[in-house]
Amino acid sequence: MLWSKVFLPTLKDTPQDAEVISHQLMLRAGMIRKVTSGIYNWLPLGLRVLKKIENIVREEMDASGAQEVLMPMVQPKELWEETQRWKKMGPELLRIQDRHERDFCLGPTHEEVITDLVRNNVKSYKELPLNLYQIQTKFRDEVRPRYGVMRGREFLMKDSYSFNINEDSLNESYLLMKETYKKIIERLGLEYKIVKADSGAIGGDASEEFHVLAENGEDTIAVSDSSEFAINSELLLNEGEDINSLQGKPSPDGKGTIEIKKGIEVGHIFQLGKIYADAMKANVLDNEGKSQTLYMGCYGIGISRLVAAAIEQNHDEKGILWPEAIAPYEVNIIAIGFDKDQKIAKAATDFYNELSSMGYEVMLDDRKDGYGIKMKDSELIGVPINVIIGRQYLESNEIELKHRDGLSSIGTVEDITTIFEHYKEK
RNA sequence: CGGGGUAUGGCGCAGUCUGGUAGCGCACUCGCUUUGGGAGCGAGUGGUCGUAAGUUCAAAUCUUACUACCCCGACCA
Repeated sequence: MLWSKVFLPTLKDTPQDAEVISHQLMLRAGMIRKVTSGIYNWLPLGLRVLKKIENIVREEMDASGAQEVLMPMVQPKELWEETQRWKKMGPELLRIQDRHERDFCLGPTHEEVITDLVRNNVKSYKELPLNLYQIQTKFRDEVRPRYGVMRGREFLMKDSYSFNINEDSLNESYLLMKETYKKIIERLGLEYKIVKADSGAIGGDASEEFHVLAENGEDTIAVSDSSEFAINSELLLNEGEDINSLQGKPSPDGKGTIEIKKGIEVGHIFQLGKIYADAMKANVLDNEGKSQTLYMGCYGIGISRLVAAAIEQNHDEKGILWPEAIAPYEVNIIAIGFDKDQKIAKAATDFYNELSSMGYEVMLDDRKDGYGIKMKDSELIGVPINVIIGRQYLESNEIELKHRDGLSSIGTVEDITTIFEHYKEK
């Protein structure tokens, strides 16, 4: 992609209404623009990252045996009355009417719709377990949207729902999702903790949250420095303890000591049990021909929130430091004097074509600006590897390979090409 | 919904107290010179000063109402 052709409006100044670093950087890097409070446009650069995360989630969900569906955003009031949630939900449920004055809502979650789908189409235990997921825009009319896409009103989420014949099967589905979520966040390249959580308003039994660790996280969690143990402060506070008093104490699981960390909740898995299936009469026949209420689990990952969380965890004073798996581009070629020197332009274009044919996602900065602007922009948007082609190429045929984290090396085009070949082999 | 704050060109801001008809930096357009860390000179484009009403000879500025947005809190993936 040529930089001069991409719709990539970067900003030198930090917009005044952005408080947290991920929001500031997403605006400055031209990833998003606000439409209204808590609702954003995704620009090409931001969308690339969003899609990369979405695809990793999709691949791992598919690998787990879950199947993708797509449910409607607009949902009829009748379904929500079956579970009493039309009343319970309050103003966070955005309600609308059609031309016939029938009531609908914009889906903040999809338990009702999916349970309706399954009760109408699944009749036997032989069709279970079943795990259906979708990647879709949700709408929750938050009391106070904030921090950009971290807590938007409209956001992209992967939600899935498992249907099981009994508790053991539900537990298996739950554990499979837990493993799947670990794989997903590890592939994204993010540091995280799994936290025992209050199952809250959705109700049900077991529930765990996946937190990406970041200084600006909204949640305070107590984690062990040498095991998986982690717990949300909300749970401790219920028991009358102050979370900060735990710092440095031995972990309850006997491994290591407790550290207090800030986390961003990016995933949440629940064992719902029978509550929704009971309310909506979702039954199947078991192997004795008796009608059984379904057990359900639900599993959410905030895709758009992950974009912000990744930035909160990976940035420096210059801009974003994308983990390789979700960087919008892998390589940026900075051609100094592209418009004035044909040798530079040719070398840069040839190199661009070479890397592209090797399978790299590459950007070529062909703008008329100087090194400073190009480098600052590249560092801002966080491309992991830069290749600089400039005066040095004219003088000694050498170009520079510069990593976003600072390491750099200089060599001929052939040398650098070889390095890229090695990267691809890994 | 309680508390606090902001609203002037795409972004960042000054001007408001003390009313006189809008300005600075960056960005953008054109020309020339530049090009290894956000270049220089020259010439330009762009704003009903959030909205409405009021006071006044005159309102970005004073008054009133409203709206939007941001932050803290309660709530939540």
